Amino acid sequence: MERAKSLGVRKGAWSKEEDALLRKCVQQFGVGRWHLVPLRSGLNRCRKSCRLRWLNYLRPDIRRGNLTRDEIDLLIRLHKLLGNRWSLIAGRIPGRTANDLKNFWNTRMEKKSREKVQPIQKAITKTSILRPRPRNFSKLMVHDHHGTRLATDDFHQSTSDNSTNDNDNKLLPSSSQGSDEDIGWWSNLLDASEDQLEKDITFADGKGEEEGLWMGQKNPAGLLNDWADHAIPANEFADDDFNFEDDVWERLGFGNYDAILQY
DNA sequence: AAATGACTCAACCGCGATTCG
DNA sequence: TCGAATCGCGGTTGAGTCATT
Repeated sequence: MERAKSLGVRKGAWSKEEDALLRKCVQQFGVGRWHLVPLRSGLNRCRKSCRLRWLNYLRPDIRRGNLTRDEIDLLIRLHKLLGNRWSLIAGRIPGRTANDLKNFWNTRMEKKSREKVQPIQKAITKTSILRPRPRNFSKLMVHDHHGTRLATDDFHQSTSDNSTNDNDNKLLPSSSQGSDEDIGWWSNLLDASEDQLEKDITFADGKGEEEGLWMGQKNPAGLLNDWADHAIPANEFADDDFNFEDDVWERLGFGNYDAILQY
């Protein structure tokens, strides 16, 4: 349907005049309601093309140029955690677009990965590819007014009984859709760093958990965003000596940095 | 200098999710 | 509740550029 509608609209590279029209339109009407943008701006472009051009190129907060080492470090870690969820990853790397990060990964990083894996001829089977996927929490997951998780206690009890303290278990989501096991996997992933975070994070207002950093939110994407916000304090970014390998990744308990790079 | 291959990145496409009437 | 419209995402493509022969 959208394809039919796009017949007759201009495609391909954007001209400076088109950029100017789009920029002016966004300045006047704001971001969003993309279906109205072609009409408002006078552009002979589909709304998808307009949106993409704005998000990936015209947005004023976009940073151009090569990724810094810190950005690459962060990208590797976020990709390990989130998989190919580029929009989520981009949300954690200021100024970089999902498209840029995706392009970077698909060219530089995939190439490096191939070069490292090739000599070993690592066999990758379908079942060995693990990709975390944020999903909605079940309605069974109930939080009280303090944000304390209630309905998943049974799960935690059973898993702690069988626990072998094996970190790998924390990194293995179930393949089934929407199961309690999956919910438990996300809970475990987040819980893994909770204790350390409570030590590391100083809330501006000193309220700690009551702010709902971990327990008060039901949306996994929101939890992950909060996690990334607080797990990597901005003041550490500003420190020239700050080093992910030594200072953050290991103490968050998400595995060995070198192993991740070698993967 | 020309041909060819490799690489980069902007843009397109299809589809699932969400919103709206 | 349902279907249409819209949004937003990830995978993919292809034009332009650079490096090599």
